[in-house]
Amino acid sequence: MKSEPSAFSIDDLEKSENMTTHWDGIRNYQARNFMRDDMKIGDQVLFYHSNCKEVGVVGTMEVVSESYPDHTSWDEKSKYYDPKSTPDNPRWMMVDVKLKSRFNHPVLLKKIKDTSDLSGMMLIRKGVRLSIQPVTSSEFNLIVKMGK
DNA sequence: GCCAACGTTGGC
DNA sequence: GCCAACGTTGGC
Repeated sequence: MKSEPSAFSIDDLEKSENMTTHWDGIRNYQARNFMRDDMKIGDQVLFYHSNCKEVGVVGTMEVVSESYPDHTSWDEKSKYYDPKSTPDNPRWMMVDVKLKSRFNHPVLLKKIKDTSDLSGMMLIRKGVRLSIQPVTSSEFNLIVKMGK
């Protein structure tokens, strides 16, 4: 799961109540579908910092809820407001995630690109800018190892 | 249903 | 801040 640290960083997550947050603001159908259809309680997640000085994976999280409607979508004051989404007919979904670990050092995008065992990751496929992407368990485990 | 125009993402 | 590569919108 990607986030711009200027908007929400792993520091922010650590400071959140119970080190848990609801992952709101996803406004891309494919990303939403991954949360809605594929993410299950207990799933392990990589936390990725995008669009910043040190781009890369900075820690891990765990999914702690099923998906449910993203209420910011019908909050007119939210920057994620979408007039086409209503409580009766929600268009956007989110899950809750809890911080599990912080890496000693970020696994930088550059390093990921240089690691042949990670060459299949969607993250580095040309043109892919999905903020939520599936990761295989071997990719997950290797990145965790690289972050230690 | 096409596609131009526009808005967004995200690495650099 | 630039800009390529996307996704979405909306007129027709």
